[in-house]
Amino acid sequence: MAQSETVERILDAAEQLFAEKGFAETSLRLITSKAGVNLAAVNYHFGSKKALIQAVFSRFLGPFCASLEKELDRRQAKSDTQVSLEELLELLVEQALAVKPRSGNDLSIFMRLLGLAFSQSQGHLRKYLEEVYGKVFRRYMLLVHDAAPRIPPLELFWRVHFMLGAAAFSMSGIKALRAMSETDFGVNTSIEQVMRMMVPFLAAGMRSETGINDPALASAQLKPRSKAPSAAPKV
Amino acid sequence: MAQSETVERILDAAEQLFAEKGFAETSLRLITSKAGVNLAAVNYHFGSKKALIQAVFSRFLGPFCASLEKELDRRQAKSDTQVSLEELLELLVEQALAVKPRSGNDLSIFMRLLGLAFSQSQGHLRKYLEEVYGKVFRRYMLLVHDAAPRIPPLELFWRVHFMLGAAAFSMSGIKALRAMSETDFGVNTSIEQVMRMMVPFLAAGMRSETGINDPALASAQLKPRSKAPSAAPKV
DNA sequence: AGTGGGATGAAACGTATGTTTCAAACAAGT
DNA sequence: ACTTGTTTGAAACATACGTTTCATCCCACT
Repeated sequence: MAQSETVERILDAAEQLFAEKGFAETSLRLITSKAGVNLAAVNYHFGSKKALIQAVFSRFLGPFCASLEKELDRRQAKSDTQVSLEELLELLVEQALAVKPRSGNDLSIFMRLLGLAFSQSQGHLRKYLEEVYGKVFRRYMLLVHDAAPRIPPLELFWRVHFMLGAAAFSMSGIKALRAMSETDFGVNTSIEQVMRMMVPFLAAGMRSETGINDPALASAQLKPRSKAPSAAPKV
Repeated sequence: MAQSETVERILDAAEQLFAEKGFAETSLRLITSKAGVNLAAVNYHFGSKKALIQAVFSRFLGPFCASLEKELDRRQAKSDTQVSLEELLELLVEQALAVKPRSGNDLSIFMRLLGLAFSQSQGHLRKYLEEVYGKVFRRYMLLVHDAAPRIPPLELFWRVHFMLGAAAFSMSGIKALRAMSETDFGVNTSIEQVMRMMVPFLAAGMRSETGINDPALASAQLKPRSKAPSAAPKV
């Protein structure tokens, strides 16, 4: 049986177009024509547009989570000393930079898709990502919690999303932003430089004094998960 | 001429549905049926769906920017002492909380729309907002620069976008995030509480030590704008 | 060489969308 | 009361979408 490259070409085109225009605004016809394949190929290989969207995410989130988890194993095995916040952040940066095997697939697409996954109201995507990648995310969250034990858990929850937002937003618009900074400052900032600027910014925010003055919020604790592991922070 | 309430009802319904589902995912038929008006009313009163989207933004962003500008005037007139970063951030929060005149219009809708304005790739919206509200934004940016003079201009540029990202991202997904925090922590976080959590986080990030180690980047200065004031941070 | 099953291509289907049309209803001015 | 201009209502229009169909092609296997 001929293992066709059609699947890959569809994924490549879809990934790029989704990142560029969003999910609802990207039609299958646009994807297939950019990929140079027949319109029916999407439904043949993936079943539906929804499934295609999920496949796009799996293709980059799978390796990313796998390599992240491996790295977490490695660090926890080596020494049981706590990992610092900066280390945890750098870890994400390293993993993100490492998982960049395909050509023409720069980091900005990766981040822009992540941002879309949260902001677009595609319910199925949320559930899918939660089911498949929630575990790794929660493990990472625990490490963050250990690295910043003074912060109330609820606030930590929100701060992680502030971090995600800063990253996803900056990276999703990074093309335009880099052009802007180039014309305004005369120097070209690389993606990696931007990410390295982000680390101290986020770490400092993470360490800042609490903004909670409601004692009920300050004392809220993570509830033990009941039976179905359904609703949880996702990536 | 009978000043109809049709326009208002359409705007109310559209605002709510846009915030809930996004722009592309909300059809005119859904809007008009929720508003209890005829389908043709949208094109009659607004001209097109795009124009309706812009009208929805103008209705809340107009008062917001106006009141923000007035407040900036007030503070700059009262004393020429520099405003602190926290004050600048709190200012935004106060204005957002203040502009809430209509009933059934809670802050989450307001913020979610703002988040969508950034994350959705509606090109026309970006341009529209830039043209109409860009001036206020740039004025605000200058104040931020004065409040954090130690930061290299280029890094400040990026940090402002980190801030924007954290805010826009968190707010654009705030509904789902709140639900998540509710099931995980058993308490309901209000939008205002989230915003107040964001202030110290962002302020600390803004004040953190530089992440730039390239001297060329650290010394980059803002070039004077030439002729056309085209590329600039946008609202 | 022949055959069978997975992959492709061209076309159609059914549905939903934004927009337009045009007649009817309405309000206000004289 | 009649006219005028604005607003509504119901229907149609044109288009775009996701999906399905089916004939055709291609390659591996006997």
